[in-house]
Amino acid sequence: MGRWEPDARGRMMRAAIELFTERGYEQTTAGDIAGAAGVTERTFFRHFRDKREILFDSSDTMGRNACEAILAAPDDLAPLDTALAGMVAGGALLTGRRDYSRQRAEIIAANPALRERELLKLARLTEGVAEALRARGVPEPTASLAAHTAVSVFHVAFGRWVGDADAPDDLADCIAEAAAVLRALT
Amino acid sequence: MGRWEPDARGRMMRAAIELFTERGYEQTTAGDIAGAAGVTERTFFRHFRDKREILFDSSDTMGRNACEAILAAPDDLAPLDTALAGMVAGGALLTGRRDYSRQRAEIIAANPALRERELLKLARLTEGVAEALRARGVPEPTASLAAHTAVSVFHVAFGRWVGDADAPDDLADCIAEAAAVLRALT
DNA sequence: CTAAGCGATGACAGGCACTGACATCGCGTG
DNA sequence: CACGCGATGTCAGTGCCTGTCATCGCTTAG
Repeated sequence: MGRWEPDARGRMMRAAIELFTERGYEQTTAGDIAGAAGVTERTFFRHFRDKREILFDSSDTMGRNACEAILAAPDDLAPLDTALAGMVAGGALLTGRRDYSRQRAEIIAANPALRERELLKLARLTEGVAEALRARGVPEPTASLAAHTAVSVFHVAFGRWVGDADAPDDLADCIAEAAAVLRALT
Repeated sequence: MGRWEPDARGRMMRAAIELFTERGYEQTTAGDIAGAAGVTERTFFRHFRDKREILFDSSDTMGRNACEAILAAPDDLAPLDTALAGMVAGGALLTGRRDYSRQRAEIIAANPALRERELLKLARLTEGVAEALRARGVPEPTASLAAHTAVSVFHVAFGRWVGDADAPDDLADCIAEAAAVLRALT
């Protein structure tokens, strides 16, 4: 746990989850997390723009993965199916981390400021998906509409995956089920 | 502008818009706003939970008005129409304040933290609308779906109202136009 | 083998957002 | 007129976040 050990970022993220679970988000200072990871508070803020951001690293990588998958999808796939495929691809990086996701979701649900940040991340994800669809030639407003819909489906599916013990083990299955419910609405 | 003049809250809100427009949101401290309104920083935080909140007073009252209107709507009105009527009723308190709304929108658009707060307000509005619909007997998931749709329509219409010089002067007309576009999508 | 270069970190100072505790002011009420 | 009550002022303190500069450890050219 020395100062110059590698993976300071990973150590901080793990320490944060642990401390937030133990004493709560507001009762944990950025300095506490840094200390638990063997670095200083200054290093914390070099890796994360703000205290909340340490919980949303996976959101960013998921967004990147989703966009890549959308751009790489077959040309003849319908816009909504493309966007949903992006959600599945983005969700793949959570495979085998259901417990972690549950813990993280519990922390976020308990704090309004964190829910606010989650909304921002979802909005950014939506915008990224819409942009990727447009890059494939999907016109507006279809692109935005499909993006909104796909992200909503992901949101619902993810919520069930972490909160409902009866939900499928595979997040992709949860997404498929939510998408089926959506189509049944039409 | 003495300390014990009435309407300290209103004075602070007006001073905030002015200062934010002049030097920007981040370059204006809560103490600056309070000082311009003739009160102390402590009084600022007694009236507003945090610095951002001073820009979202109208969001809260709009939510209340919208819910009241939804609960008071005729029984035979369809869920989506009811929700949209709520949006029109909520938007009514902005009548004659288009310039103010424009100024406020510009401030929010220039600052990520403020856009984040706006997303939270929209999410809360959506939840409130959904709850009001449920209170009228609209079942899930229709209530949530109609709420999401209506708030999205409002969001788009409001954006046009403040950003597009060609948009109708009456926000209600903007909402009606956006709703028409939505129905054309189906 | 050594020294220079470079990215990551530490150390320190400081500003601003926000809070708790207590004193004070102005106003309505008995 | 005394009293209570709500709004405000005052002060001290914590935590988030940033700028600046020194330092560390690894890499690479010589």
